[in-house]
Amino acid sequence: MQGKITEKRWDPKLELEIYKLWEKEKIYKFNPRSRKPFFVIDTPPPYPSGRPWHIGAAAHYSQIDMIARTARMMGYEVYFPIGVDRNGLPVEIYTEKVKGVSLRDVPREKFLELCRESLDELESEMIQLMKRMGLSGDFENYYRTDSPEYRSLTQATFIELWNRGLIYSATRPNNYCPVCKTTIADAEIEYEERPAKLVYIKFKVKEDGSDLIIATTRPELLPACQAVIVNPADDRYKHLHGKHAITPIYNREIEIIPHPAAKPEFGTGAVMVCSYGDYTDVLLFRELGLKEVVAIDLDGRMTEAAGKYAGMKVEEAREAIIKDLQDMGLVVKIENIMHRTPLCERSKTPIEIIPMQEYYLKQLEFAETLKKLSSKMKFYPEHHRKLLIDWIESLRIDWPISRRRVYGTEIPIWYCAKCGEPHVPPPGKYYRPWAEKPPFDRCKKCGHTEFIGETRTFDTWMDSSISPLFITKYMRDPKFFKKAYPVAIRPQGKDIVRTWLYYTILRAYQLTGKMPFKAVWISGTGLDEKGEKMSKSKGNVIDPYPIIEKYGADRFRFWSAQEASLGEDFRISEERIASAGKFITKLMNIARYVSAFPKPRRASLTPSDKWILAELSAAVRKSLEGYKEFNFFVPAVTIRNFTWNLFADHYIELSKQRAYGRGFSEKEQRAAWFTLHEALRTVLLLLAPISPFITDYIWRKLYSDKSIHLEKFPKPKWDRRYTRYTEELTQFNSMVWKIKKERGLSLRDPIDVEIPRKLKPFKKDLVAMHNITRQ
RNA sequence: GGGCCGGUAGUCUAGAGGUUAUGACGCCGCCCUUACACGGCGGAGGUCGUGGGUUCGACUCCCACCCGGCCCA
Repeated sequence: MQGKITEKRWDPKLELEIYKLWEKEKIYKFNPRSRKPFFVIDTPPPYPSGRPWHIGAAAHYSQIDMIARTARMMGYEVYFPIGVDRNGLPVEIYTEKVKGVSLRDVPREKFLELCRESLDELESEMIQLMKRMGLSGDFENYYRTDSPEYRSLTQATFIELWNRGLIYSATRPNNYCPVCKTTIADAEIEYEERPAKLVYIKFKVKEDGSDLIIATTRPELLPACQAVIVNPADDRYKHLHGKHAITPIYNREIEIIPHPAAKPEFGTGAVMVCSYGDYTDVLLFRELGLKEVVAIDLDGRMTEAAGKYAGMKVEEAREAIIKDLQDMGLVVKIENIMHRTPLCERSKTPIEIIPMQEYYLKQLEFAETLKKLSSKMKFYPEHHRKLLIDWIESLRIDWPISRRRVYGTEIPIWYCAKCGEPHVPPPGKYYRPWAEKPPFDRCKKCGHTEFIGETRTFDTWMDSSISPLFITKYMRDPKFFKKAYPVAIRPQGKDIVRTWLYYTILRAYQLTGKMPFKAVWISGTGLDEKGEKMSKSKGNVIDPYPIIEKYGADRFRFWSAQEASLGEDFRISEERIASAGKFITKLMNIARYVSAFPKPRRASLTPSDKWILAELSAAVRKSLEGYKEFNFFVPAVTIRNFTWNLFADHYIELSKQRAYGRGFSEKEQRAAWFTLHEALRTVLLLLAPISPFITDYIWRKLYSDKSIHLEKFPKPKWDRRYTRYTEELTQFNSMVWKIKKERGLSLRDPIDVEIPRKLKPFKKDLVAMHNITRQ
């Protein structure tokens, strides 16, 4: 422990050795029998979506690790599970691409196996990176959302909700992606401005035979057109209210209805309402009680309802119908416009709204309760609470939970082959109805003995939304569950508030009657240098691996903490990571200097010592305030400012002659030594959650044979009144440096200046520091 | 169209009714002063988005608008 620091730089390779040490010593091991209070982190299980793993995610997980380390240093028994989300569509697409197969051409079992292989490869890269970043999580028992244990819990929770009547099957207009061949939730839709043709079509008014021009981007939906709406205040159409229009080609009679949804300035101000062009159509059909016509099928082709266009793809039908209308002289004009098009988040295909049979989980009736109960959860930062509240308030339909995909948790239902009655098995096992025999002998309704297994899977949020239940061993270990649930904190990005956060509180409430967490921690989004969101399609994704190799996890983590306040978006650029990382070098050299001196147990302090310790205590207090809110920006900036701008620049220089014993008593020298070590020690402890490697390295060299990560946070134990000298002291130093500069003197040269009266207590150090001749 | 966040030096950021607006990167100059040149010291650089208002006083509060981003319809 009388070690000396010899390195001038922090070598990222040291991090590998330190990590091995951590693994060997098992310093982060969770002890379920601990007497300390639990602190359970509902770590987001990342989806292994292929390299490069988003550098923003790397920063995000670094910060989640800081939460775990903060809680440990606050004295909690921290359970920091690591999980991997493996269900869902992306791996199917990835597998089809990488393995060169098509979901529809290989047997389901085979395809699932290929998906599993892909996931295993991607997952191991991701786990490796998480370890490289210094995450102190439980890697020995990491969980997978596609494991039989996890999936059986998803199914068990579904079965419970089913038995309680919270699940229903209904035909509803659904967001449907014809390419992915699945319904998708509102949350999975993204919008993009795309070019579209706005076609002005002549309808006839039945009552007076006049023309009514309607502008639409979806002329192929003419067969499903059930009304025309005009704005009630639009004078052009007031005489048509309640009259009828005749649709071209199909010659159907539909009502002209005044409705505020029609915007007078769009097109001609008269809008056709079809099942279903967009979300407004859905609302209007519901509101006006219109009869739905299914014009598009699940392959994205026109149905029989479209007459001669049946069988055509949507785009073909659109072109064909435009041409026919033109031939009939019914097209007035065509404008090229940009149209905000709803797209499938995965395939970027325009979605269709198609009525389909799906399972729903009731959520609307819980909205008010959820809003109320969520007020009991703490939000870091508080203002992001609004993201959740806004989402809850905007809910309009129940949650469609069935998906026509294969790599997901199977919906555990068998249908009677004769009467179609659905049968749900008892909870507790992992069921695969498409592949397995049902656990029933005969239909409870008609007594038939043959069953057909459900082939669909759940929306993956059905799995992800029970993560806090899974990690606390819900339904599996009641004793542990009681102690661990609700969990202490849910850390996550703000981009998935409306999905992961919302669905989790919904499910947790339905199953346990409680909010699943005491606190929610919401971080901002990592953007590229230009402030744009990173995405693979834009090609602006930065691979974190080479960055971390080059600069080390500690520099990367320190950068991440000091780049932006909690909840704010942050831009990611290598240049800024490099420059922020310089602090790590600075710290190394400060430790190198301080390590040259012995560590006295106690000392009788001089005013200079008392001054820097006062500033140290102020920094401790400020940092702890930040840590209490899990806002690592605060300690990072505070520690940096103290350590570099006060301790190194001013105190070390002020005390240097004394520390070397030149012109000072042994007592004064020892006071300098004591103070140097006290400050360094404290800074290391304060920085440990943010940069865990270098702090542990220096700590073990200088202060202990045990890890710094077994320590608690320091307390602000020094009298803070001496901070009143800071301003004057630093300004005086600056002034002397400036004068010497102006006179072309070296900093060592003697100078004749007067020390301000207020700084008299520091006189001896100041004289030695600046070589001041006036006495 | 709605909501949220932001607009402070070339870039990024802190701050918040009251004298000369914080720090970092970059830039310029001097300095290899035995912890550190991934450093030290000094310096240049700003109509604090625009326009109104409140006030003795606004970068800070209010209103409107503009721009950017994210989310939603």
